[in-house]
Amino acid sequence: MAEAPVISSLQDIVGFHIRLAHGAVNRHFTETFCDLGMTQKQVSVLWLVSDNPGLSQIELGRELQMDRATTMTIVNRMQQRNFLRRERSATDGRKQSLFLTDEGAKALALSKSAVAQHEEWLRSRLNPEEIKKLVEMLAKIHD
Amino acid sequence: MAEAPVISSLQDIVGFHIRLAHGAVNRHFTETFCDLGMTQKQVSVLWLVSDNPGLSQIELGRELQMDRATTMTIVNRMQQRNFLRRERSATDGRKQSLFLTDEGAKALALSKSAVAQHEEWLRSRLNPEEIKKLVEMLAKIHD
DNA sequence: AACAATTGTATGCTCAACTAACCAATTCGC
DNA sequence: GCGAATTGGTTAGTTGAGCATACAATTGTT
Repeated sequence: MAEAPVISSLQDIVGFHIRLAHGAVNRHFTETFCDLGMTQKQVSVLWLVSDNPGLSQIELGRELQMDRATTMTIVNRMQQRNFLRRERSATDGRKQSLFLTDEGAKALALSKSAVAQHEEWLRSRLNPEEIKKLVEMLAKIHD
Repeated sequence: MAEAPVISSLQDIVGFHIRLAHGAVNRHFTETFCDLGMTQKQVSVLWLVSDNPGLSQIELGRELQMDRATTMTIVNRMQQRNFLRRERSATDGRKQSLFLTDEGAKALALSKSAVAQHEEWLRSRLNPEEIKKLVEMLAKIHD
């Protein structure tokens, strides 16, 4: 027996589609790269610290839109796995300066190639102009 | 002293922007409508059941892209709060048929006006054509 | 009738996000 | 310069969501 198609005005809600897309992206990432043992968020943290050595936790959190407590738990985990190193900032004694360890740099390199594959999957669903436009619109939403 | 701007090639990753946008939308939703005591996901469940009375959990999960276990926990919560009612399906004894209670219908009505306000905030950041295009692209990603 | 697949359920784990409270270092206002 | 306010980091506890696994009941297949 054919299923009755599920129809709902929920389809008109933009936020609904953002949530579904986020879920799909997350799922694809973890399914395909579960052996890495890294979440997208964790990769983002390493990535950002790599591009900005000495970054403080508060700046990291601002960039990734996490509060201090959330930032702590993620940085803690990355430190426990010996991917990140904390140092007291020389210029502001309240801040921590974050740096990648050698091991962290290796993990990031692996992660980046995983992300590249993942991005390819995502981008294959759209054409280049669409991608440009999509990023532009998403930026308007999260800025 | 001016902060060094945080620059990173992470900005070129589409998935990164999707995650940030999702976070922003989530944050705005919960900030503005915390008194409702409902998450977006929970609203989606009530909404979908309202538009499709007798929906089974598996169908609900498929539509919202959740597995059975996740669907369970959310339906359980909605049942505990007396928003949803479970019935054994007449046509298939394995399935549950889900229905809104009167209280659930009221909660949904309130939630819908909250979502409307939330959507207005989201949509105000884009123009109508952009919104159409955005939804179209997000659908390509999550389908 | 025997077997496989589907649906719901229960349990336990992980991750991420948030709050609240607290402390130390810094900056502000006077 | 000094006390007060702010900022950054830390800790602890709570919540929501997602996943894996195992199991029971029902249905479908052969």
